[in-house]
Amino acid sequence: MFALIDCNNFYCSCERVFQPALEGKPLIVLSNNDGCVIARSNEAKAIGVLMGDVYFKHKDRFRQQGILIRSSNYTLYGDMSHRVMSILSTFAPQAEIYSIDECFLDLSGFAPHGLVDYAHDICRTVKQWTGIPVSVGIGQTKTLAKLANRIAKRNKLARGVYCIDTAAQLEGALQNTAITDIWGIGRRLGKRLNAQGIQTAAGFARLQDGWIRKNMGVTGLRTALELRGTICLSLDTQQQDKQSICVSRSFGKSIDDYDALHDIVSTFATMAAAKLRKGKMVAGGLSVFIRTNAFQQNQPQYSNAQTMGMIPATNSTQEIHKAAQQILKNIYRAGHHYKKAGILLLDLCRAEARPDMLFHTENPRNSKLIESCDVINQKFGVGSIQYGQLKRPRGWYAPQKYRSPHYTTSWADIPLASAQDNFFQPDNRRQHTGNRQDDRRDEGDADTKG
DNA sequence: TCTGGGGTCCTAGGACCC
DNA sequence: TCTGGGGTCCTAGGACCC
Repeated sequence: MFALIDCNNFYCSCERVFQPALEGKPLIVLSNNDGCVIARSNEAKAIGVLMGDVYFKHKDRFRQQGILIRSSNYTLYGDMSHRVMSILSTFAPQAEIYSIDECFLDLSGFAPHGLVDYAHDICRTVKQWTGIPVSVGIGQTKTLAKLANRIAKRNKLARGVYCIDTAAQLEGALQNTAITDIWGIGRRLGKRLNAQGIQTAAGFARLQDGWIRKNMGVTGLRTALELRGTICLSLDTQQQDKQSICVSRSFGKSIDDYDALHDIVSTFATMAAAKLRKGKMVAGGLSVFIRTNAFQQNQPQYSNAQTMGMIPATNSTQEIHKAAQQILKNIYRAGHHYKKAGILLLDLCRAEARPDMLFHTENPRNSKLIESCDVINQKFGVGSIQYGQLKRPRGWYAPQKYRSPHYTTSWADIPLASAQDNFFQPDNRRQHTGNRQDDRRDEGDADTKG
């Protein structure tokens, strides 16, 4: 059996841990630039806030409905995720961290009749030790565990835990799950299946293998088999090395001139290179893209990208920076209002596995220099030391107006507890300072894949 | 005025190899 | 005159996930 543990409304729950006053109230968390809704508390879901709702369009309604707002604080969420995952991994010999808020456990070998109690124990422990509420779904395959987790969340009687155990439970679960609520079947395939008259997971699981293979590929067939109880997806316990690294942002306002874009792409290159070195990797290629605002259809649209190989593979900020600027020069066209840019590092491999070059010797002073910069930035904050040619771009990044403090990762933000308090009080000495150094820390970590 | 960011896997088709 | 079989690599696009 597999268990899937999923943190309930994770980003909202992280905010609530340190501000208990948010408990029981409708709360939403917004994406970068305070653009869209990316997390909702149950109360917010109940009054009709949808995932992806555009904030500026619904602002007034949200205010009227008394919905509380937070900007996303990935530094906090990443750290809380780490805490939750390390607790979960003590509950089974094998665990797979699937995303920032989800974890699969391998429960094979556990006594079947004790699984539900065990799952309740998991919920209690995580809640007590971190403050984060979680739900547990249990099934014979990962896909069924996912499905069980949905039931655990929705069904009040389940109290956060559901185990698909008997044939009758399986049939019931499949009957009551809409086709697009199956893990691995998205909007497109769902629509196509609906057109075939298939509405539920039960209907999908009964389809002929040949038809599924032909119309949905091997991934579709795997999903069907998993729903029938055949394991096709095993637990992925090793964190796989990344294949690519991406840093991209939409701008708070559009940008026309080359110099501003130059500085932004430089910043992205620096951030991407730092991520690369953090993972002890090198990149064999990189790609830069720029695009105008696709929502402004009355404006001329332009979008372009270009890829460049890097030989030998590198993780040097200088070299990545230089290549990125070359590409930007190639793809930039004057006269457009740019709204988004990004850099992708490709063909990654572990630094120690980098192929040697016959006619290339690394200058050891370079790597020492980069290493020293990384140490300084780690100690004093990102951007404390940087290349002289790298101007800090200003004004392109819309402020996150409602961001909570970095409660768990910044000394200045650690909550104070006093004898009079019943619970943690957030330290209000430093809310949003507008301090560039502090704000900057946020720009680095937008990883949602943990 | 304002509309997120970061990933993975699979497939088909072209180009090429022996 | 006609003409086999087996393979790799690359890329773009589509689909999915959180």
